[in-house]
Amino acid sequence: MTANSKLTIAAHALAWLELARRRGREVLTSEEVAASVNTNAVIVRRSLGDLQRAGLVRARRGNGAGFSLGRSAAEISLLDIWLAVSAEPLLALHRSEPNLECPVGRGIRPVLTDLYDEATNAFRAALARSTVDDVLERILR
Amino acid sequence: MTANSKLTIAAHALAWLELARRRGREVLTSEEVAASVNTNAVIVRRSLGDLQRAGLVRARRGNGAGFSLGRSAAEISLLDIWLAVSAEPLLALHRSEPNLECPVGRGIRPVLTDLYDEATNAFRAALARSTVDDVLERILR
DNA sequence: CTCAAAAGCAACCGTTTCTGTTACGCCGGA
DNA sequence: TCCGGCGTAACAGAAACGGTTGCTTTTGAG
Repeated sequence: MTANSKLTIAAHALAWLELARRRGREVLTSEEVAASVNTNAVIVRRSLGDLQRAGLVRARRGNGAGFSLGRSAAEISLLDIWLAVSAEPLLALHRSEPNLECPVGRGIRPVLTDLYDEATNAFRAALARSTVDDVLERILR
Repeated sequence: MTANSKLTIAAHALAWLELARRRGREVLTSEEVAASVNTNAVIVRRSLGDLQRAGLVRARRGNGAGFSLGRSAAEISLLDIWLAVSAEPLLALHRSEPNLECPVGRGIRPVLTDLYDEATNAFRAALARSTVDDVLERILR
């Protein structure tokens, strides 16, 4: 599996937006964000586009355009970001249906679905405990 | 990210091995396991090969060979399986180093590493709560 | 009204990972 | 010695991701 750095890119962008805001720059362009993350501006626009659809950032177009936070950095958790940028489940069931003539093949899927949900919920709960504000505070400390 | 079904395949194989054992068949070939999982025997051998390296199953070669559980099904947790088949981290940092001239770029990596570790540990702890025996019991109930 | 800056978006590419498949070497009990 | 079955290499197809280019759309500024 290709490990997923989408959360990293998005969290970095939001932390940078918040730091810029504290310094009096309410809006940053995708180029400016990309310079900090060290990636392409299109990658940033794609990522922030996901966040915009979730209401976490605002995008202004036209001349003098750019991105700004959609709500307070203390009200954006890592879980919010994760849900906005990564719809993929952490664990997948069988790619092709198991053999239904075998008791295990017949009954395993709902069981694993339940257990995978529990693990995923634990993962999400941990992400929900930190916000963009927390991340930035730990960076600056 | 391509969702990972390795845990599913391995857990299915182990549950099937345990059910067969209860029915008096201590050893199953990769073909027999593959028939239940509905995949190729090589996939099963690769998966059970990982589990063997972790001590979760035993593989016998030669005539009349096959796989059997390495220890009691109640002593094999989903976490054990996960660790054996999937060394990949759930979340990755930046692919290329962020801009170190930016305060965020300079400080974000250890912060995210910590937070990702917490989320991953929560995920693992949830997987540790269920065993192959639990899975099989829930299937048969 | 025009211009230009910047987001939005589509089409690629290269890389990686996963599943699947074939083929073959090697082991070991009968 | 035979031969069933594991171990493993090689390869193919699909999917996802990061990256890149180029074009369209929006919109404030002059």
